[in-house]
Amino acid sequence: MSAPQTARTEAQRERILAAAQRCFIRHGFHAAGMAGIAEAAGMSPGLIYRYFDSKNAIILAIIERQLLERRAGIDSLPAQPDWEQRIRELFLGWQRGEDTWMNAALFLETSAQATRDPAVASALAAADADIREHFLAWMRAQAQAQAASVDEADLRARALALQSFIEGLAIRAVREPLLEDVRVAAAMRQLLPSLLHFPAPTSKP
Amino acid sequence: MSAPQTARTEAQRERILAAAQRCFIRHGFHAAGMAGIAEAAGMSPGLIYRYFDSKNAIILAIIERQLLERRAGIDSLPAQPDWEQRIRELFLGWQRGEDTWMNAALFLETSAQATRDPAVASALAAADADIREHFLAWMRAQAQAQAASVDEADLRARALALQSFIEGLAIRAVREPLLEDVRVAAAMRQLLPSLLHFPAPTSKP
Amino acid sequence: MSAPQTARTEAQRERILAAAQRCFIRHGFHAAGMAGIAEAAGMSPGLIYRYFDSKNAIILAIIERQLLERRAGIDSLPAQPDWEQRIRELFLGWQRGEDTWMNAALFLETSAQATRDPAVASALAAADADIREHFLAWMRAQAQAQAASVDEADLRARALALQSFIEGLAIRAVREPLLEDVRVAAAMRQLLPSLLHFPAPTSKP
Amino acid sequence: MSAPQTARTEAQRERILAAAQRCFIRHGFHAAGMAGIAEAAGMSPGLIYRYFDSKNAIILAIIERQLLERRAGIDSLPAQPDWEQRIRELFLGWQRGEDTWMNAALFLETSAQATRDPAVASALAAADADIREHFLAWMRAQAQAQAASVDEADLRARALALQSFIEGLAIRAVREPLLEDVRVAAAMRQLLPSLLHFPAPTSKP
DNA sequence: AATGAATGAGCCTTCATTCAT
DNA sequence: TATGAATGAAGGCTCATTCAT
Repeated sequence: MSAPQTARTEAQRERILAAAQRCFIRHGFHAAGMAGIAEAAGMSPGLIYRYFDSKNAIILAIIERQLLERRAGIDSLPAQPDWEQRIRELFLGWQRGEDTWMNAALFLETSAQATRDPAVASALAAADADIREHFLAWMRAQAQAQAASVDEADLRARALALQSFIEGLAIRAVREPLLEDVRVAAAMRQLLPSLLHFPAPTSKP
Repeated sequence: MSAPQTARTEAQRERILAAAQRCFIRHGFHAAGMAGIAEAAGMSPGLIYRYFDSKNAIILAIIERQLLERRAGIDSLPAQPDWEQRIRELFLGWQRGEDTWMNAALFLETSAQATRDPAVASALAAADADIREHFLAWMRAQAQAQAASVDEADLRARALALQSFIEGLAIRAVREPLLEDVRVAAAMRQLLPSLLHFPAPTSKP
Repeated sequence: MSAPQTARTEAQRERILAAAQRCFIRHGFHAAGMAGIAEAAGMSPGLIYRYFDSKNAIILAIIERQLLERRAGIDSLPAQPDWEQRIRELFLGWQRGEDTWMNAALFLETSAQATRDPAVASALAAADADIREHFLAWMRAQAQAQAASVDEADLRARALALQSFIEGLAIRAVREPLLEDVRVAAAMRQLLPSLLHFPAPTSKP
Repeated sequence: MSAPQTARTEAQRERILAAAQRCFIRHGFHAAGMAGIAEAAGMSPGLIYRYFDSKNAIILAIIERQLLERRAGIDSLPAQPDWEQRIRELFLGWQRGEDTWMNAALFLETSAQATRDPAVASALAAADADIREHFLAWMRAQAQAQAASVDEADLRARALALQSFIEGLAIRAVREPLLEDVRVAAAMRQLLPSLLHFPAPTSKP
């Protein structure tokens, strides 16, 4: 980065990131050009380079940004939501390309990018580890709400399973835009009970 | 396609597809150049165009190829495999970038491409629908092996859930190359029992 | 066109067109490469595309440009020129490849291009129709200067005949670079009198 | 040339030239590819190179071929044709792209090529000189048929004038495909009388 | 004599990045 | 700080020509 950290600077960076994210979602990393991003951000292409070293740096920054949003999204999860309804809405948003706390296309785009760019790879690994910790905290709260015994290893397994399932749905949303959400709901009903219900504390000595 | 369907022609196409697949996995669709693919295939760039109309046509062909491989992979699933071991190996292969019946990077790459190229999108949608039918057939066989009642809607829900979970693992493999497979195994143990165990036929008249 | 219509923009376009015209005359549309044109214009290849959408667009623009020049050339024809001398000079200019209001090589190049590119074809048809109107106006003035009766159909026939003859000379200039201009002059003396002399108004009632 | 001059050889060359001419007329020198020519000739691309050294050599050969055809066309001119009708038909044929003794598009194409390729240029110059001699002979016959005095210089001037006019019409045919032939006829009536009518021998002492 | 697969140089065009203003 | 004109290195693709069979 080449600009001092004034408030103005931060606002400009934010403008660029928001514009870039929109462009990346619509066209993908490669097809989105700096010119288009600049226009979407309402500034000149040259100016972007005052706030970011390269197009790649923007991608990295967006990944970080996504991390914050996802973390906030998880932290705001209520204790006992109507899970089925919630995930259905999320899935529908993905299919429509909406920019919720996790945009499906952007998620795949960044994931694919990780296989090539080591910087992206490590950024993603760090972000995902962070996310899972927050997710874990939420699950722990769930377990405690059920007055269940909290086995850390068990919690982690459930968290990973649930995360994989939801991310798998992101792929489905992209690859099968016509998949009906009732079928997703049916699939969830197969999985969620066993993942979100914790056994009562046994009287194991 | 512009060449007659001789055996030679088919061999050349295959050589090109294999080379392209390697390049796409390593660098992604965009970053992989025709020159690189040609070199990897041991031929000149111009020759490729005798067998494929464009770089894009190669991508489409690879998607079809993947479909066949995935279908074969599913059809060859044994009736009662050691599921835990099987998925662990699959996951490890993905992390290593191995080219099993589904390469994780290529899977993400094609998925991401679908958000931009309508031709890719419809090819993927068709392929995935096809795959799920085969997957469904396998699950039906599982249920029958357990002498369970076979409710089609229930089967479809289980199939979609299992597919989403496994594809979610593909993302994990790419984004967390250091994720230990024992944790994946633990996650599976949370899910598989409820997905692969079918209730005994109730004595409903 | 992709750039605003500032004076600078227009100057750049002009620079490109002039360079392209030189290259096209020397090498033909196909053999003239964008790299050569860029070099001749003193700029980088990429910059040309800020001012023209494609190589083809440059050709179209040159045709329009030629139209303006030809029109100006005709409009500036004096009422009673020394025709013989004038056409001799024109012909000599063509043989030398000079860029008068009509360069012979470019004229043939554009004409040949019309047989392939429909856009060029219609541009040329429109330009030629426009040109003939101006030419016609000039002939009408000639007739009136001779106090002759003005029959429109007759005027048009003379204009077409004269135009064909002159354009035929352009071909001769290209195909017979050693043809002596005195022979051209002799040929003209066979034609011009009957074309440029209008009969006195008959006392037809 | 690389093949012995057997009858077979000559037949093959002719097949190639005929095919090439058709392709060149339809697409122009550049756009017509060797593959297309080979297909039109019913042979493989490689075989063409047994009979011609290069694509350029084919162009040269076609020019020579055209020379022969044009010469034959002129030599077969009847002594007192219905000139108006004859040229109208010629013009219509050009507009339709028909391959008479002079195809308009091919004529322009070769002419344009002459400005770049010296070999083409000299071939054309030689051909045109040859043609004019034949044309001259025909005019001389015309004059004698009218029992007119035959002034060589005068004949040459008339021949050049007529040639330029007709070739100018070839350009018109290409550039104005919608030009009505009645207007061409009217233009001819302005020119031909003065060119084809020879004064009776004056009793110059 | 004949094939058509193979070559590879070169073309038009794009776009991340720089720089004069 | 901001502009947007300018750069130049690739990239996908074509096609005349060659060569093994």
